[in-house]
Amino acid sequence: MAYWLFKSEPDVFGWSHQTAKGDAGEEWTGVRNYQARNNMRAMKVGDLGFFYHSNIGKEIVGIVEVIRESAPDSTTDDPRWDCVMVRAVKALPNPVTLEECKVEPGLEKMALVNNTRLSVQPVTAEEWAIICRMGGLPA
DNA sequence: GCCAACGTTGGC
DNA sequence: GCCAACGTTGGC
Repeated sequence: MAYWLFKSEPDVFGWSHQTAKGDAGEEWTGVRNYQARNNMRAMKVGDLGFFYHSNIGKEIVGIVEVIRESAPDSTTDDPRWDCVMVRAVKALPNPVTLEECKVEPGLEKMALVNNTRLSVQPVTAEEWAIICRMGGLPA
């Protein structure tokens, strides 16, 4: 099982939108970047991901679960792009900010910190554990 | 609102 | 296949 991180602008589609979809989940549409798409194609049902708010908040606010593997993105006719479906699992009791990630030992290699433009990115098990702890979730 | 970083496009 | 121009993302 793998770990990921999804970025979204909260005023377009934020954590509250995701939780409103409940267990039915929602397609993670709109990715138009090969690296991000390739990451989605590597996802399996049951993989977990962090939900990050870019621009506003700049913090990891919750955890989502992949509930459908990559399939064509219904928001475009361009066959190059597809997307997974995710559902909200739980919110972080204490959202973890970008600022905290930047200074936390063990997180300096995260794409979140040094490749700010990648909107869907892999997270290592070590990074996952560190952020869960910072976010107030039991390990 | 600005700008740096980066990805993509298209001319050659 | 190279590279300049352009567009977009996202932190500040």
